[in-house]
Amino acid sequence: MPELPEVEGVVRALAPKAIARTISEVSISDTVILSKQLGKETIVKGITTEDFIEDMRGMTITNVTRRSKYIYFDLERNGDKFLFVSHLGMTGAWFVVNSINDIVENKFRKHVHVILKMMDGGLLVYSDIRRFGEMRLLSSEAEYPPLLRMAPEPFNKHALNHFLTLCATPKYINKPIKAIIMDGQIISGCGNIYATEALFAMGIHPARTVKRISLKRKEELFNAIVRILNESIEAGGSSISDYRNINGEAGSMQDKLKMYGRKVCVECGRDTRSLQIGGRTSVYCSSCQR
DNA sequence: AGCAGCGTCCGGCCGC
DNA sequence: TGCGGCCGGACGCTG
Repeated sequence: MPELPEVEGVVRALAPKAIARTISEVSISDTVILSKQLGKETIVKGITTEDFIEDMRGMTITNVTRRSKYIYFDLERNGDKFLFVSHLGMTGAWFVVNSINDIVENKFRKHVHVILKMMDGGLLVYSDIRRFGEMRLLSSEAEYPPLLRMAPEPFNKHALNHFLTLCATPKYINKPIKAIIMDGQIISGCGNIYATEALFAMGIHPARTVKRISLKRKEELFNAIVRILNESIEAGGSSISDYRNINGEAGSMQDKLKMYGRKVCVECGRDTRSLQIGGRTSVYCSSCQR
């Protein structure tokens, strides 16, 4: 389940291996081609598979960066600039290999959906077990407005103020804090794992509404989120479910998680509880979090 | 107009 | 062991 730290790990590993290489051919799995023929928007969004294959050909990757949970590939061809955006969904993964057989794990090798063949013969391979990921070839961010609506990066100096300002608006003031943290327009890149951890670290119940948290506590909560995201980046992310970085490696943050996925509270030993907030399962300790 | 709730993309896994 | 139901990022649509 890649969130900001996991995507950061992918980008750091992918960038040096992808920058300055040029795409010669693109291939798409029969599964995706069939789904697209049935009118579905499977992985390759907003474009036909034929156009995608044609339009990606000859593109040189000039940069690879992260924005929220999206990977941004800056592309250039004949002096024209494009933006290729990849979101890993639940189970997406990129591999830099010379052959599909170099992908060691069966489940990833079995679900390869997009192959970018480079001029030098190497491959950038996108695999996605559950096909919840998405990729878009754009002329710029503005071509896909949701990208413009994303909150600032949590590490940006404006991010705290953005969070506090939106928390005070009528639209959000009565919402549960966990739904707020996981809303990408309020805080970027924080999904269920890190929202759960930050709330546990702060002793805040996930269903507590924003208006019942003081300004000081909200600021402390934001700082806790940033601290936990940074801690996870340093640990190489959490390898829960099917996350792997570009080298097929797992991170170690999952060993440091104190609440997510736990049946018993590490602080007080009581059984953890869970409830649905914004349609997502939220685990918490009813004694340590109020 | 604005928003809550649901549908869409799916395979894996759980429990019966 | 077979199989129905649940899970989940994030957008778009509906009522």
